[in-house]
Amino acid sequence: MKASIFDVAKRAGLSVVTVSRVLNGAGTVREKNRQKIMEAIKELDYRPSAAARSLARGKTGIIGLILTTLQDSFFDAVVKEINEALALHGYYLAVSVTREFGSDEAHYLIQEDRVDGLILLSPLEEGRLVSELKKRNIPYVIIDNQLPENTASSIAVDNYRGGYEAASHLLSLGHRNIAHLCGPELFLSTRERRSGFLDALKEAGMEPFAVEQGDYDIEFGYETARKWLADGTLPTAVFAGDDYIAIGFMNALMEAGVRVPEQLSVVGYDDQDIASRLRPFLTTVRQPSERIGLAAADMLLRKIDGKTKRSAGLKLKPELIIRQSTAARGEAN
Amino acid sequence: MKASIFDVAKRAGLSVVTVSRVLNGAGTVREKNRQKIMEAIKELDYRPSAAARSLARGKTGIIGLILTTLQDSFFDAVVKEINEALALHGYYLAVSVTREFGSDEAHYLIQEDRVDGLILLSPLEEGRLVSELKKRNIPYVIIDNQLPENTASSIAVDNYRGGYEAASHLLSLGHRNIAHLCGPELFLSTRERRSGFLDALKEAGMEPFAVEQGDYDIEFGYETARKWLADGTLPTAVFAGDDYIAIGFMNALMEAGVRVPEQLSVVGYDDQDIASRLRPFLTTVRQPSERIGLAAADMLLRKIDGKTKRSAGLKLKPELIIRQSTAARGEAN
DNA sequence: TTGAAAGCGATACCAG
DNA sequence: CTGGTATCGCTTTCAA
Repeated sequence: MKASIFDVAKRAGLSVVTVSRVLNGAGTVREKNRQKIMEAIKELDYRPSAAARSLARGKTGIIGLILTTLQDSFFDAVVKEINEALALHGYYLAVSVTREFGSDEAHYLIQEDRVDGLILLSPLEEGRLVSELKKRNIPYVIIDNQLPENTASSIAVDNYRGGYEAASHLLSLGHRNIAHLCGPELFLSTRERRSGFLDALKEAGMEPFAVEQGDYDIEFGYETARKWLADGTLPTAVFAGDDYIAIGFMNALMEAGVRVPEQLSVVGYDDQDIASRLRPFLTTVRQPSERIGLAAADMLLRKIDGKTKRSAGLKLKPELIIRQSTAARGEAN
Repeated sequence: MKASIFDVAKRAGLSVVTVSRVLNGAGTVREKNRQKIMEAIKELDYRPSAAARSLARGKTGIIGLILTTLQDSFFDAVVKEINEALALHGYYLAVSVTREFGSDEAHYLIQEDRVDGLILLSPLEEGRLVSELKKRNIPYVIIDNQLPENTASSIAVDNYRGGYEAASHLLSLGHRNIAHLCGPELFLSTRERRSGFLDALKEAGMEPFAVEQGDYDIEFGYETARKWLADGTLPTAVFAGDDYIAIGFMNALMEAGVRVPEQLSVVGYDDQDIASRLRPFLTTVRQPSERIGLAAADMLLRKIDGKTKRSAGLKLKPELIIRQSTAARGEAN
């Protein structure tokens, strides 16, 4: 039988109340008694029951985090950051991998009040879940919201700016034939990055070489490159909607013997781990995972404490990381 | 104020006991009353409290899963499989990302009985955690155990066989100068894969071209290739300890203009997502993620139900996936 | 079939 | 500083 707080109290010759006080670090306990209780706890190998505590306190000490995939280095970094930030405040993180949020069934984390708050990490379709959370009055924060109306409780990265900077970088290197490979229209990030890109070109009085649309994956980049290669007409620079598209694009070029960045410059987006490990190391736009994680944890904690008046969403600046895949336009092209 | 079971009972004009019965699907409730209660539940938007339930029942309905990184497509597949398998039995999965298991502090999931069971996915150092689990009598299953003594409650893939098959494949293609790039000695998988590789060669009466050791990453593969390239002496085939090493190796070859598989064949291990997306598509050894996930869930559930006599560990067969990176030894080499 | 009452293991308020 | 007691919300006997 597992030891309960009563066993500890009995063994220490004190009341459960006092034991509870020690457990919760209340200062109002005579040191001598504290010692006795600590000893009893150790001897019985006692651990308080999370369920009982939650019931009595009305909170669980757990923050839920919902994400859609476990193969993303950006997620990895953000989650680790959040983990630490929350631990500092006595909260633990429970991650749940879910792609779809079933018809009218809510997610189990919110279903039965298993968490004190929720973080949605780049949700695919946040609409239903968010309305459920609002209805149940569960504090939440969205990282990278897709719906504009959810900006108020979200941490986002300025995708417009990211696209703008990527283009500016290429422009400043002297490129005049720049293409953009964007992701699915469905994503807010796709549209914003593209706008930024296009605006930068427009300001420079330039038309894009092309703007192609496809999935955020290697295949799209690869196929597009193959197509252009077959046509025999390449841009001198490409801004890919994300690193995978960029990698696929470069993969095709390498295969065909076209050299990056000598003959063609490539910029990616996200700074996935692999982007800085595969040659040529990719120039890319990084989302500040540390700051995002920290901000998300902070914002959520504030919401939980109810200290927030009208919380405003946060928009962070991305950072252009210049590596090997971009270079000044050569005379050749 | 949130509705409790009492509110539902009152509203339905029945007792909490009956409500509880309906909640738990007991058949012994008059259909008419069932209806009434269901209605009351809907009207009040009532949800049972997980904490209260856990406390009363003595179990949480949650299975914990501990892993070390969120950037691994194999983990992703396994976790999704486990998720589904557990859901079928009414359990939910709470994932925790943890690299180290603090000194004498146990992990929060087991600390306060927050879970009914635990799955350790490719733990880095399982020793301390396992002894803690045993002591607390918490059912657990390890996927890919590192310590031989933990095999009894683990699901593992036959790494020896994987190494053996990779080598056999290369051998059957006529290669005679085969190298192996293995991971850190620390990992059981490293040692097993290498043994399998070496045994296959020995049986064929052959010596390896070389056996190099490094980290499981792109850099190691890349650097090794560069070294050999500089020396001007390459094997005709390479068996890499994992896909990243393979990718790094091929990356260097591509850069140097050495063609895979025409001039050199490469076999990876794990079948990471990217292995089948980057050209040339990698021949690799796949771990059966579906079967692993299913088996892990099954084994754990059995342990929880206490139906297990002396559970024996499970060892699954890996599968060689032949793609584009391997080909018969050309006359040239 | 149904319900009254006794836990489950903590916390919180109020006395002393 | 310490402890009695009610309470959190649900499940589980045990009678009726």
